[in-house]
Amino acid sequence: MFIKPARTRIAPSPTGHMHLGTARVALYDYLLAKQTGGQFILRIEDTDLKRAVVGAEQEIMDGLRWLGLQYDEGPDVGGKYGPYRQTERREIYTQHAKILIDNGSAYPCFCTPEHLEKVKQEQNARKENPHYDGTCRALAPDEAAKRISNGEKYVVRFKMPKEGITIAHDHLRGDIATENKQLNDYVLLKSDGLPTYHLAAIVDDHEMQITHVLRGSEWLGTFPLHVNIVRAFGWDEPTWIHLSVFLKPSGKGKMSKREAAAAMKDGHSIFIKDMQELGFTPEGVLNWSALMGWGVAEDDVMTTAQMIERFSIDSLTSSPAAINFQKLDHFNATHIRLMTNNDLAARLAPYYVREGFNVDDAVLLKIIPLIRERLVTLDDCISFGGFFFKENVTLAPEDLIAKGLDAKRSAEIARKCYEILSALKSMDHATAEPPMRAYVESSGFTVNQIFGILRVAVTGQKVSPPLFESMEVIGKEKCLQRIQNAIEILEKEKSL
RNA sequence: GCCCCCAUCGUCUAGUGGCCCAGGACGAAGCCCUCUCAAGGCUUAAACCAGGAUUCGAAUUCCUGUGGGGGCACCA
Repeated sequence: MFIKPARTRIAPSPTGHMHLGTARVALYDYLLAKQTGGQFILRIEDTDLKRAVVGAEQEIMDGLRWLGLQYDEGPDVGGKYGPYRQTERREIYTQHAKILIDNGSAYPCFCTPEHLEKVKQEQNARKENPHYDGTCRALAPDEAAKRISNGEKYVVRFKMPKEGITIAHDHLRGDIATENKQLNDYVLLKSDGLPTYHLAAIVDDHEMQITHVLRGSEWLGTFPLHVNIVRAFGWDEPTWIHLSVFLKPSGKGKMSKREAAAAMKDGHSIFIKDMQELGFTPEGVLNWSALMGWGVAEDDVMTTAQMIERFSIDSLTSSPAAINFQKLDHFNATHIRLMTNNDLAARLAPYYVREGFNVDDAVLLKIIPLIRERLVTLDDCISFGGFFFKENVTLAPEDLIAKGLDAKRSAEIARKCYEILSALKSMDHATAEPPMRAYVESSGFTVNQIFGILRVAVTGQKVSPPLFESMEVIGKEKCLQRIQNAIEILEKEKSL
């Protein structure tokens, strides 16, 4: 069966941090393009000069690359439909605005912001729906042309039909009928000469031959407008797909600054850059976000390749989805367990470096099997395996005293451990574990008591990877040194 | 206020008139394994918003209500 290659686009505006919503639309765009042998495009919608944030564009490109969603065309990679930054496409929009004016679908408007504000307040006072009052809609073309040549400032507005209904077709929701009188004469071209989203996105999607427009459902309100603009140009419509929005974890409303801060405190975030720093993997983030809005019956752990294979715009869902960070943890941990040792090692190393550890590659490779199934995020490698790279560990006396025992008895146990281990030829777990087990048997103490003291002495923590495997990596000399240190601490504690 | 969208376990979802006393996943609970913590295995609890209509038969179709979400800018 021949499938027409899809051309899809992610069109973010560089006004802040790249967030989950953008990543998820980009993912679906990417999957659809790859699956059909088409292209995935990045277009920067930077027409709002006032809200522009320095560095935001770079963050988007970095985020997309980090996720592995490499675009085929974009500002920094080029492409034959460029430029891919809307501020560099001014003339295109001016020309298209003119086309609409000439064919009677749009008109210049000279109303001042003050006039507009006044109209709005009057309408509010009368409990009317706010809408443009149409002052300039009736202006004669030559009159308008004169005022323009006089240098008067103006915008271009779309001449929305006052009667009838517009039927817009969304791939997920079917036909959506809206009475035209509900719509406004929206501004297409601003007085600074730059287009609004309504003009820019429609023109670009056509010029760039986009076949499927995937965007957030916040665009549903102006969807009929967009359809009218496309028709005013006489163009074919792309397949429109309005994705559901994300709700905050409680399911009540959108994610706010407050919730974002709360999530961050909990080690989560809706910002891609944060996720990277918090130790989440692209695989985990992608798999997780893919499933919020895409109904997969079973076997929902997927790599990007598997997603490309299984993706279908028909199985996208249209209801809002509450963000569930616990599920992110799950997918992240699952994908960590799926990685090869070498891959995981390469990803963990930066986190150790960030903490100031000297990373010995041989040691790192050895500890991977010990810690991998304990990692939820990559940076958990610090808490689970930081001690492997330390010269000395700092011990809390209270941690060294085993449950049900006092400092004196604990010190005795530590001394006995030292005695047994120092007599061994190596610290291989196969060598060290049997004599220690034998000691436990004969001592009358429990496994937890004895191994617990040893664990804290050697690793400095109450929770660690398997004891003897860990000791093997640390080595005999360092282990004994640390146990000696523990004995001294317990002796001191005893005398208090 | 007006317009639009949505409605299955706590959450993400499967389900397109009989395969459904509703399946999977996260989370929760219990058991097993166990040197801590995990991982793993097994098990349990947990849902079709309400009311009408169509039909031999409805989670699935249609109305109404209710609830939730989104939008009403020279922002995207």
